[in-house]
This record gives sequence, structure tokens and C-alpha cells, in this order.
Amino acid sequence: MIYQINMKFNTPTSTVLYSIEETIKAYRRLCQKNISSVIPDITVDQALILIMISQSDKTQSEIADLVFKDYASMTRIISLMTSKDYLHKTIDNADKRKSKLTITEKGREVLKKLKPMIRKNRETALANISDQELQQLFETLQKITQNCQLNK
Amino acid sequence: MIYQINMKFNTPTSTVLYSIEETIKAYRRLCQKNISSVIPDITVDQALILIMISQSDKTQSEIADLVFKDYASMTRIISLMTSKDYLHKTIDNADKRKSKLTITEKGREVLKKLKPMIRKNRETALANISDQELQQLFETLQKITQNCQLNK
DNA sequence: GAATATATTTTGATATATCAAATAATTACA
DNA sequence: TGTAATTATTTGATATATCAAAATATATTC
Repeated sequence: MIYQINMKFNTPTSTVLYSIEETIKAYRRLCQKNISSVIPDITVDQALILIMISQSDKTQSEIADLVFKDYASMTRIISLMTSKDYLHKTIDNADKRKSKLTITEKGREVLKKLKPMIRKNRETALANISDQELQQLFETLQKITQNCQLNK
Repeated sequence: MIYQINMKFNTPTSTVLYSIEETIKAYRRLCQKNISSVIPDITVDQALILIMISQSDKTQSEIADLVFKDYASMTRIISLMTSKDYLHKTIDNADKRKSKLTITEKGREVLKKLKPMIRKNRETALANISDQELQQLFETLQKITQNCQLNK
């Protein structure tokens, strides 16, 4: 009951979903600012995708699914990243529909600088939040995600 | 401690921040799908902005701040909405830098159909989540937002 | 009251999101 | 084996995000 004192859930700007947008935008801004200070010409999305590619041996679409990107967006992001010489893209000979993505020398250099920065961003964002609180947040978010996907 | 059994916070895909992205994307997809079924030619962002304009008498930038939009984006969204005859835009005579935004007849019709749909989307997304859980979610998100904005 | 600073909005350039349709390679199956 | 269905990726069109710079209008200050 005390929750309703300074919180109503029935106008757009006071909903939790609105709050989620606010949080993710603030976080992305923080990340972009800090990443740009280390590597000027890479975006948050490109950085995340570079890390994902470095950690697994997946196809373009699989990476896209991992980072919640549309396949069309992925094509364009990958294209930008190869033109900036972070990635090298070749056709998978076993299945010529698929692309193989490998990280270039320059990409590996970038990764080295990125990783500590990403860790720092996360620490900054999650400062003073207990593991239990994070776990609770995670669970509630998962519930919402599932609710949204049910009648799909 | 039990939280660490099926949850590690140190790889990109297992972080809470990643989970926030997932949730907001799922929610936006749900909203767009349902809104499109009622009004085919409006986007989630446009719908939210229409509601905001209808509920207050604010300038373009103030509305932008409310919905976390960049002013440049706002200019373009408003321009699309006036060209679709949802909004009417005039210059504020008291301060000719500012614009006055008013909702057209067509805009009001759209609003009538939108409001119940928006309420339904929210209910779908937040089904089976208690007020207390929502309040907790809200508080944690606010903490993260503030953490991100501190060294700004 | 003219020069300067500030506020509001716009424009340009580039990146990403989303949907639909197109391409091309592979698989299924009659 | 050839045709149809499926899979992986791309392309086109349009919407939004972000930063920097420009354009106007207003406020400040000397």
C-alpha cells in the first residue's frame, strides 16, 4: 500500500515500462561516452557484436539473435565493421548461404581496449546494487519478457 | 548465494543490462503489433508522443524530455505526424522560437482508439507481477539510471 | 541600445530498427 | 531427379537515434 503514495502505474510516464526505457537509454549513453574515449570510431552495438563474435563460433544470424538484432540490421552493422577493418567476412564453404566472421588484427587490438571499459561500465551502472537485488530485477524482467512474447 | 547457481554476471549475455534490452524490445514489439492492428499507420513512439501532447501543454522540447527523445528526433517525428494530419504545428506568438502543438480531429479519433490498447499492452506485459515487485523493479531501475548519470 | 550569450528548433550526416520482398543455397519429397 | 519448401542473407523503404553545426528568437550586460 505504501507503494501507491508516490507511484501510480496508470499514466504513461509513471509506468515501469517507461522507466525501463529511461534506464536503458542512460546506460547506452554512458557506454558510448566511455567507449568513444578509448576507441573513437566504434558504436556500442558494434562493440558488443565484436565481443560476441570473439567468444563463439556462430553464424551472422545466430549472433543477431544473441544481441537481439534484426537480420537486416545485422547485415548493415557487419558491413560497416568490415569496412572499418574490424572483421573479415567470408562464405562458409560447407553451406554457402552462411557467412563466416573472423576478427582482424585491428579488431583484436580494439577488443583488448574494449573489455576493461565494458567491465567498468557495468560496474558503474550496477554500483551499490546487491546480487540479490540484481537477481530480483533479472527475474522480474524475464517475467515481463515472457508476458510480451506469449500471444506471439 | 543461491543466485549464483544459474546466473553469472560477467559475460555480456548474462548481465542484467542485457536483460533490460531484451525486455524493452519484446515490449515494443508487442505494442507495435497491437497498435498496428487498430491503427495501421502509427508507430509506438508516435502514439506515445500523441498521448503526451494530449495530456499537457508543453513545448516540443519539453515533450522530448518527457519521452527521452533527442530534439532532432522530435523535430522529425513531429513533422511526420503533422504530415499524417495527427498534429497541427504553429509558432508560439509569445516566444517565436517555440512551437505550439495541437491535436487534430483525426488525432483525437486516433487517441480514442489508442488509449484502451495501450492500457491492454501494459496489462499484458505486467500480468502476474505484484505491485510490490513492480515497485522493487522501479527502484532498482532508478538506481541504475542514477549510477549512469552520475559522472555526467 | 548594440554586442554577446542563451534558448528553441532545424538540418546534415551517419547508425540502427523494422517490415516486406528478393536472392541464393540447401533440403525435402513426390 | 526435378520441383517445392525452407534457410541464410541481402536490399529497399521508412522511422528513429545521435552528434555537430546552423538558424532564429530572446535575454543579458555593459
